[in-house]
Amino acid sequence: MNDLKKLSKKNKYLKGSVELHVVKNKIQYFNRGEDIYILHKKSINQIIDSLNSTLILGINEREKVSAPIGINAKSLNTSIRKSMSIIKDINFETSVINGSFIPLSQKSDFDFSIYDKETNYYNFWNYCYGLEARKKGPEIFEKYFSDSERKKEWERYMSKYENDKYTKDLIVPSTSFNIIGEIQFGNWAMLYKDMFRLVAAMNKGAKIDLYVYICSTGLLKTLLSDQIVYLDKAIKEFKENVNNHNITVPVMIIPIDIDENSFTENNYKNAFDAVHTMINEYNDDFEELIKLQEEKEAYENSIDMEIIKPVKNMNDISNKIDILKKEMHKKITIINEYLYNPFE
DNA sequence: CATATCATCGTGCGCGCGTC
DNA sequence: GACGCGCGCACGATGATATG
Repeated sequence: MNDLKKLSKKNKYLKGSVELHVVKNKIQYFNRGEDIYILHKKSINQIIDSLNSTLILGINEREKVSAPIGINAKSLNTSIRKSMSIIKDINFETSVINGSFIPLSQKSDFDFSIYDKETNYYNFWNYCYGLEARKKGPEIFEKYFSDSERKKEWERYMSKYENDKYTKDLIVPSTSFNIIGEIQFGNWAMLYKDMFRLVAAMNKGAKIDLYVYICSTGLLKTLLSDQIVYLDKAIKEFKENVNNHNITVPVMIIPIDIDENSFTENNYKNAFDAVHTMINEYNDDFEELIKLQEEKEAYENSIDMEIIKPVKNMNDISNKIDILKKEMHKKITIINEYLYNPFE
């Protein structure tokens, strides 16, 4: 009967705007990563440029006295993906299937990828239809190309070749340049998972020219929850796995931080106080509303005349309820303006 | 005592299953 | 076939413990 509910003070994030930037002098390379960067500056700078942006994030309250205000990792993740989506030809959620990159809508091997479609499809074609094609090649093809958009794209690249008639392997040009990457603001154990996936992709024969790993440093690191992957930790773990030759592809770790001036802890503290006060007031209203509705009901049913004594008549109660509801809707609107909404 | 790491808890999301 | 319910998993968040 009520569209209005009591509000919880838990799990509320303030809407916060922060300036994000890549900390260029802390970028870390492994396995000739720097050479790759110099060779493909234009392509890789697209990533860096997209990360230098203004983000709307969820700001949360922490129990920690030393750091009472923090940034919600999930909001950072979502927001960064949004920023990066302006990159030409970027794909999110990409899996490695038989050595080719296939973006899938569900959770997959890598957060994002920028790869050469033609050579990628040549590889896949060879796998399914080429000289040493798998017996079930056509089936495998159907499995991953049921998506009509991707099928159309495939046909565009493959129109020169007919599966049934062309019996050679397609020569895959070696000039292609493929990047796969991870945006990591998860628990540090995710770092191992990421490296494991990378090794798996290497073993599956994926052509990975650069692996880009995006994580936090500086102020951003301290504002995120304690166990979240950060630059120094990522360097340490990658170093170990590069030195022992587990990881042999070029790696570039891109650290990001936020501009100190765009983050004022006290402003958020005050905003939280304000929101809490408003939520309290709203919840008081809610109690009041319940009481009035009970009175109204009692009046309607005329069960207990004692309860309705202080109220003159039915109209009085109804009016009070209407006014209160309007007030409550107003308060909710104001509260929502302060709060972070992940669906916006 | 400050910082790093460990252990554990809490939450939201996707998925399967059943019901209407 | 839309919905809702429960379950398990992955992801964060945080207090506890180790380290130096």
